[in-house]
Amino acid sequence: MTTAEPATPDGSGPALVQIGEVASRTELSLRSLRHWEEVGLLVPSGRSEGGFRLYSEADVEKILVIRRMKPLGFSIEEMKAVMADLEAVRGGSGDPDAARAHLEAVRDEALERRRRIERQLARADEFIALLQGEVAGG
Amino acid sequence: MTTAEPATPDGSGPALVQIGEVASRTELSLRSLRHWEEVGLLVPSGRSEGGFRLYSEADVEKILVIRRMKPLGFSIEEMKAVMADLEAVRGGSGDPDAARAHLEAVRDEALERRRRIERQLARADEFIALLQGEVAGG
DNA sequence: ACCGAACTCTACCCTCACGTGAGGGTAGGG
DNA sequence: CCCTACCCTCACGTGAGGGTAGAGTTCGGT
Repeated sequence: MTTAEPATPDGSGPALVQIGEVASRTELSLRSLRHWEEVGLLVPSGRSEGGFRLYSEADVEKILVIRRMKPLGFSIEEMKAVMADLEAVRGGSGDPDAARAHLEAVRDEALERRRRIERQLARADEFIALLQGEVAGG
Repeated sequence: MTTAEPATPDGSGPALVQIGEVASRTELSLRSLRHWEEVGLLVPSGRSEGGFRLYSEADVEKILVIRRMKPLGFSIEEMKAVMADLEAVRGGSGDPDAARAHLEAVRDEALERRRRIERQLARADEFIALLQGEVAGG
């Protein structure tokens, strides 16, 4: 009902990793991951006895979703909303229809931002070409 | 010796525009242009009697160069250095050879950053696809 | 010459997403 | 126990502007 995965074949519980491994696997900084917890964007699903953050594989999956969203320049608050909507649509809590509607708006906004990035890339290319000309002996 | 352009055919001096027009022509904010002056990235070539910033066409050209450089994420300090190097290479002051060498390094860095942006675009596309799937009824 | 609208000025504090450093605790192998 | 590699929580700093207040400037129109 809750998950399709084989819940811990052995008795060891779900695999949990600490922040350093998450950081290196996702190429994000420790600071970012801690910050995301601070602001409630992604709270690791556990802590060790001594207080170490422990991330589940599902946490890491969410982190990767966030990492995909980031380059589009959404604020952390917006990303929080999106993560909540995804949760709702996938049958979690909240109103799935409202969530779906919001996600459509986000998709449109994302497409818009994507276009902006492409325009910037085009400008960057102009800059590189300019430099190349200058360096070659313009 | 200083300029190849016909220096002010009439007696009106070079065309100077104030900040608002520059902002709308370049799609930059007033705040950015003022900030760039504050930090010495682009100081308008004049002021009116009453203290209004007056930009020459050459200023506007430089602004457009900066605007091309911006999406690559260079810091203002780096951009200042680049503008100075361009000036030097184009026969202004400073050491043109050192400038040329530095510009080559900047070009390489720019290409690197360009690649990074493309990777981010690819991730953004993954995100958009994910949203699309979710919204369509995943 | 004077007015009013539109524009601009400085000065100041605010924001966001972390970076950075200090000082100290934890995990676990030898 | 000790060492090393990780990890923790503050607390402040940073970059590149955004926003606002309050005052001054320009300039077309009358």
